[in-house]
Order: sequence, then structure tokens, then C-alpha cells
Amino acid sequence: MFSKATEYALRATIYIAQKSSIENKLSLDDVATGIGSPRAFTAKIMQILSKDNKLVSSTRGPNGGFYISDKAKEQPIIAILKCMNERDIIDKCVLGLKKCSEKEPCPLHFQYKTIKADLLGLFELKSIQQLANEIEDGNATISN
Amino acid sequence: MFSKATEYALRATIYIAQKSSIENKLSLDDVATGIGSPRAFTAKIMQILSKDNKLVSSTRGPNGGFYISDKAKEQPIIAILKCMNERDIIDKCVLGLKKCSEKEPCPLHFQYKTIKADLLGLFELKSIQQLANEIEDGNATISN
DNA sequence: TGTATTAAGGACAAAGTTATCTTTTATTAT
DNA sequence: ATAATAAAAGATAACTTTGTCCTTAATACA
Repeated sequence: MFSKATEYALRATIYIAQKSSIENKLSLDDVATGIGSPRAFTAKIMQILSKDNKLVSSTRGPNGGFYISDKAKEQPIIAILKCMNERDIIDKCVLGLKKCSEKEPCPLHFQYKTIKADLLGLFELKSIQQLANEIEDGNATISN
Repeated sequence: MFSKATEYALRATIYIAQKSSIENKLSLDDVATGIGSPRAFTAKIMQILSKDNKLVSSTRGPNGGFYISDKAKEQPIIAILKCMNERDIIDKCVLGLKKCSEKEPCPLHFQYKTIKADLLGLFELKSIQQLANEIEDGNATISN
């Protein structure tokens, strides 16, 4: 479905939400180890996620690292997709038709439409915090 | 969702199903033009699809080209995914976790599971013929 | 002030996907 | 047989994604 970069981004963000706080930041190594992703590549993804401290926050130097504000934790996980520029994967025509629409539908359009709506609903409904809680409560895992 | 190769494969197969018959084959150019795909790349995809004449059939020489047997037209479109080796994209964990399962679920597992089931249902239920009919009846298009 | 720590940023490498081009092979018709 | 036609097959190129490494910048603390 999504690129590896976006998969790592989703995992990293949820992981940081669960493990970190402003007084207990996570290092890049913590994150990469925690979600089972390649360290250097994860660094690149963290740069995107923490650009302008919009979604994930970061500070450099001793005791620096990554964390997520309580405010940011309330955001739906689609915010992560937007940040990774993969938001519109969900809208795309299954057959890859540029013009596919209600007026000029591909032969799967109307059935696939409801699936896309469900998918979008899931990503808009679930917050970062909620998914972090699932892990915190032992009901889910994010390690690879 | 799928690779460009698989998008072209789906479009090409449906297109051939609609336009061709054993006595009226389609040339590579017909197919590539019909679905709006790059000719040479489409040739490669047609090689995969018509390998062993399993899904799509092909013959060389004058009056040669591609067609689909009535029998093959009855196959569900998931057969195209299988042929392109992308069948398991549907099963994959959204977060890319290798171990994600009922016992060790990712935090989206149970919600995403129903979406995957819907998607699989769609691909297993719809036959190549059915989608070709949608186009034939003017209810859908496959041109780009 | 200097040193250690940690992320940011840039350059680059490897691998995979998409795409093209050329040659070969099979088939048909003359 | 020969010529024409059309797909198969192979080589290669362009581009994208994934991944690594090295240097720079920011921060904390002694």
C-alpha cells in the first residue's frame, strides 16, 4: 500500500508517541531499534517528520532527541501520510486512470470507492495517541 | 496501491477481453494505445500475462496478436494480480510489520483486516468478463 | 571556553521499477 | 523458399526509492 518510508514514518511516530515525553526524549537509535528500521534511512524520515516541529519535535545536543507534544498526539494518523506526501495514494484509481471519476468511472470505481472511504475513515478517525495506547495496553505491537 | 506494471496489466487484460476474440486479435499497438500505456513497457507486461497462454493468449506472425479465451474471461481479476506476483500486497500489514497477525497485531490490524477482506472480496468476485461488459455497455471506461 | 552529545544536512551508493531499443523467433501468405 | 508480420527475448538506459556515510550545526555541561 504505502512506501517503506511511510511505513517507517507511521511506526516511528506511534512509537515515539508511546515511549517519549518532553522530559524523556528518544534518540534516533532508540527509534530505529524500537521499530526495526535501518538507522540512517530512519534519520532521513525523522527529518521530514520533525520539520518545523510540526508533527514530531526534535532537539539536538545532550539529552536531545525526538518527542511528540500532547497536542500533536491528538492528530489523526492521516497527518503522518500528509507529512510524507502520500495522502493521495488513498484517492488514486485502482487501475491508475488519471481521469477516473464519478462521471468517467473505471470498471471498479464504484465498488473501490467504498473501500477507499473506509480506509480514509480509518486514517482520519484513529489518532496517534489512540494507537500508542493500544501498544501501551499490550493489545498491539509495533516492533518488527 | 499496485505498481504501474500491475495497473497496466489489469487495464490491458480487461481491454483485450472487451475488444478481442480468437478470430480478431489485438496487436501490441492496439493494446498500448487503447489503455494509454508505453508501448515497449506494455510489451514486457504482455509477455508475463501471456506466458504459457495461461491468462492471456498470444500468437506471432501476420494476423497474430493477443486475445483471451472465453474460459479465461471467467476468471476473477485476482488472477491478474497473481500473474503479476502482486497478490500478497492485499495481505500485507499496513505498517509493514513482518510478524503482524491475529496473535501479534499491529495497532491497526483488526480495523485494516476488514478493509483487506473487502478488497480481496472485490478482486475475487469480479471476473474479467464482468468488467469488460461494464465498458462494452458504456458504463465504464479504461482509456487514460 | 572547550568537549561531548545529538540531530540536520549533503553527497553518494545500491537496488528496484519503469521504460526503450535491438535482435531473434514463430507464423502467415505469396 | 521468400518476404512480411508480429510477438518473444535480451540488453540497456533513465528514474525512483531505499539505504549509507560523512560533515556541520545546535545544545548542554563541566
